[in-house]
Amino acid sequence: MAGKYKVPRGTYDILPSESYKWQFITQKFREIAHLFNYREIITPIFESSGLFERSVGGNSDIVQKEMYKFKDKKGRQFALRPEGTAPVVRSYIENSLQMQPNASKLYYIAPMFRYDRPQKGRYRQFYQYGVENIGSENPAYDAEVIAMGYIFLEKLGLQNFSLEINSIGCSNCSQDYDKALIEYFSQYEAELCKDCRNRLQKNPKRVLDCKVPTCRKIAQNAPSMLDYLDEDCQNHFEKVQKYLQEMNIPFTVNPKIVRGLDYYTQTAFEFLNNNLGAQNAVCGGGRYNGLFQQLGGQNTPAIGFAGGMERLILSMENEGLSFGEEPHPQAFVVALGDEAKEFSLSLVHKLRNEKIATDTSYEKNSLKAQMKAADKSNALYCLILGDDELKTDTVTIKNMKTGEQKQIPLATLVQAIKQRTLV
RNA sequence: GUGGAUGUAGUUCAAUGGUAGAGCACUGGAUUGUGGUUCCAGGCGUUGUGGGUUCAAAUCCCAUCAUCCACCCCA
Repeated sequence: MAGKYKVPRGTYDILPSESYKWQFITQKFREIAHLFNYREIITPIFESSGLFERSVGGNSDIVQKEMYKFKDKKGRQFALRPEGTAPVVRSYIENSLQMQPNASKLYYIAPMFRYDRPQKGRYRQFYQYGVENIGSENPAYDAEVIAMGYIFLEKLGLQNFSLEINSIGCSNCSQDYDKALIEYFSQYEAELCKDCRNRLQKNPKRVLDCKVPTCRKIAQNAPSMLDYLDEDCQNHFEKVQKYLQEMNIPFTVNPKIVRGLDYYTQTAFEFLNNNLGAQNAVCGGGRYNGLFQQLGGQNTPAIGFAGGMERLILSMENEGLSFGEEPHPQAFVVALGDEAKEFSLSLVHKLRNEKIATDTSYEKNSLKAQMKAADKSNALYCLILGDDELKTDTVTIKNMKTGEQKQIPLATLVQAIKQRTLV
């Protein structure tokens, strides 16, 4: 039965058969976040467009082509948030969180919106989990944030992922480096692809990760960012690496990592999974020391990361990992005859009050149909109520896995289920 | 935004211009109170949508929408 309406392009429904996976992952993420003493922040789904134009960067693809913008009835210009960091920073500044205790470590799990062409692992509404560590430029926090991402993926059981890190320097080193890149690539301008010739002036670092073979070849001998770091940035980057080594977190330095959002400085990193096709970044982040000032706040260094739920789930499915058990009732009540049916209503209610997850079918009458329903519900126990049981104030309890069953006094039912469930 | 592939039942797929079908799933049943196995029965699907060609279109053509893949971008 095809209905009249369909989900908007690039969006999708998370159906009951999938939603428990979401719950499993978000619960794990919260656990890890709390383990590191991060606390949740929840910001609105839309913000003033200017927030993103100023933070993500007016020239970035995200702002230029991918933002869902709209005006409200008073003509105010808003955008559905395309990413999570800028809103957190906005909120931090607006609420003077630097004055509040325990507000420097924040996490979120929230939908983001980008008007991209949909593809595997790429959607127009997608979910990100992320953290922000605000207020310090100590490289220990860089290492801590990276460690958090690493432990999260590891705890989920992922095997096939790698960590790549880089330092893109502060604005000083970055300018020098851009100059050097332009100088280098200009020699080969004629051989570069059309896109890269364009990138060369606007954002020369982008040429480094072009996939066209000839550009790739030229990029191989391009000057490395690492040679252009000033002393501070170099020290910082070395410490990050040292701390990661001390925590036994494996990584490779990839000087070609470029971040698409303008606000990044110094440390940049990505967790990659090779089974995802073109959309292989499971999680990415970096330091953004300049962002607070750009948004009108005090000079406040910070570092964070964000990861995509959809890609994480794809990776886990690829590796055949468990998402925990699907929720199911503990007990399913089967009632035979009108009298028992009526009685089952209060029995079910009583069990639920006792925190025993219980279901029944008021619709089905035959024992067989009800047993089938009990089976499908994946309930641990089936509770059978018939004439015999009603007469003697008992109930037959059946273990659906082993097939064992026993007739017990109604008065002892709750206790019996609780004891058995614990085993 | 660019290029390519694909759209048939809930789902996976058949049907190459001549009556739309199968496996799985789903629902019911196989005499007196027992599920998972087995057997039987149950589908009026605008063949994504809209046009066109033809005596005749799921099938050929055009458009449109959607999905997938790649570019791009990034989570």
